[in-house]
Amino acid sequence: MTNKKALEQYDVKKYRTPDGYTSDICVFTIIPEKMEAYKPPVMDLKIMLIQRAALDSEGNVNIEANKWAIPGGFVQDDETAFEAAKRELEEETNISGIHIKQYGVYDKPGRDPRGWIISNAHYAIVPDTYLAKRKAQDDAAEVALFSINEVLQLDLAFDHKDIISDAINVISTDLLQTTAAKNFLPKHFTYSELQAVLKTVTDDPAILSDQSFSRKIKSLPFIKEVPGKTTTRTSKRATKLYTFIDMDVIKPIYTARY
Amino acid sequence: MTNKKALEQYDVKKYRTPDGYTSDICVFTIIPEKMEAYKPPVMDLKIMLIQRAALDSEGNVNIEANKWAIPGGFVQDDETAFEAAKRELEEETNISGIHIKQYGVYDKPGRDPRGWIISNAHYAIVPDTYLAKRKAQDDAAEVALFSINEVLQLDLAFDHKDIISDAINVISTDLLQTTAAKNFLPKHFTYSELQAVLKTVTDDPAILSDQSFSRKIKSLPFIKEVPGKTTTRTSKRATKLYTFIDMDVIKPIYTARY
DNA sequence: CAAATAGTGTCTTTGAGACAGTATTGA
DNA sequence: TCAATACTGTCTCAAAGACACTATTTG
Repeated sequence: MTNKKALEQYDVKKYRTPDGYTSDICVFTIIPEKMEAYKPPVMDLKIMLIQRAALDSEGNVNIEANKWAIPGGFVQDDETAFEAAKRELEEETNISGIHIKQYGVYDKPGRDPRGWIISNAHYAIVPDTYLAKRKAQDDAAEVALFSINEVLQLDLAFDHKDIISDAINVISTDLLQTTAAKNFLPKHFTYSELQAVLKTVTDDPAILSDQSFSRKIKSLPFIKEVPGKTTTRTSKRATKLYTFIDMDVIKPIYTARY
Repeated sequence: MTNKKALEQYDVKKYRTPDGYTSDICVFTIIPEKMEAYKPPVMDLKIMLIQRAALDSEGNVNIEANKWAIPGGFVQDDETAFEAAKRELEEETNISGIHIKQYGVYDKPGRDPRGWIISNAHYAIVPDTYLAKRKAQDDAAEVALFSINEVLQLDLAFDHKDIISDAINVISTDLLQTTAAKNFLPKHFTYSELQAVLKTVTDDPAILSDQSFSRKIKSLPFIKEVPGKTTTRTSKRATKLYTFIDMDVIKPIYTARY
């Protein structure tokens, strides 16, 4: 194989190389704003941030100390950034099968004062129950949930304002144009639960209207009714349950109604 | 500022760092399959690849020699990967304002035998006229256009098969769910020209049908008629011209008709 | 005038949206 | 019974899709 000879001659230090490669994760959760019995939920889309410590693990003054930041860390040379994100998130939450999506790279020179550090950004969707548990365990000051309306007002570390802003745009589009909403919902859900998730990112009247949406959900090719099963968690009256069918949905803007 | 003290204490070599950071670009163009006078175009979506040289610039045996590859190169430490992609592409084609979009990162350990090299992948949309010019200039063997149906059968360098495969999926979705098609078209275009672009990535009958599509285009909120202007480049009869209105279009899958 | 492209006229069917009404059940 | 949620009935209007037809121009 000719590659062998080429490798012997290749000088890996010919170019300046990055000083680091990190995997950062915008962790989103939807928490019920008011959770009363027999009430449809009112949801709020939240992002989890950590407050950077004043001192690092070796006792030195930490970079960007005390500011709010996206969780993340350096990628090891035996893993991908996606695997790093998954590993970190599963270690922290103790759950597997979390929905994670890579959505951007942040590599502007000077974005990190420590050097040429490239951040590979992901977003994750985590059920609210796990995050509530985590917040209880840790020091409450270190981890917090912020609503997507208020988070950009915070004093954020590095270029995390840009990273979070992009994450909010991407997840908003994904919730409306893909079946990503299923990751915020139990396997079987009512029309009003799905509606509550979508309401966090849209004002579309066809989604806001109860009657329209409860009719529409029956005709969507990627959602089917769960026959015979009902719940009373959102209403005194038993409510039908639905579930997502696993399929790719691409609806061209050129054939949709406006 | 506390960051100053933190920086003095920070050891940039604490982690193993990547051996390189490259910016790669899948260059797409749509060339008319048959271009006759007074005929609506039949388009074909193509990707431009380069054939890696047998020897590198210093006369050494090149890595992955003779295989087909995506154009790209190492990112310098004073630019972003996006800027690197833009710079390279504009240098090669001598045009500015090319549509470029970052869509993925490739960082699997071992993907490049030279070391830990992270590839930041973009796709670009280039008018066919410029690529035809470039192909004429250079040695014809080094640059070639491949249809998206045949390109994955080639012997491709590194993990470029994955990178190209993802690019094709992303551009297909973007053409249908965003107004990206405008980058393949002149500023003023006929309904059949837009239709020909979309036909390269979809079989939707509402787009394939001439009558349906010529009616539909009038009601799309992001396209408007150019009043008074017509062309005869696709037909003997003068044809109306349309243009894209610059706006974001998000059509939820939950409100579209199926 | 024949052929090819670009439309328009009109019909049927479907669905969206609005409004009103019914169903169910715990407090 | 009342209030709240989850629907269903029915009407109107707009649009999708199909089919036939017209319009325009070059060879």
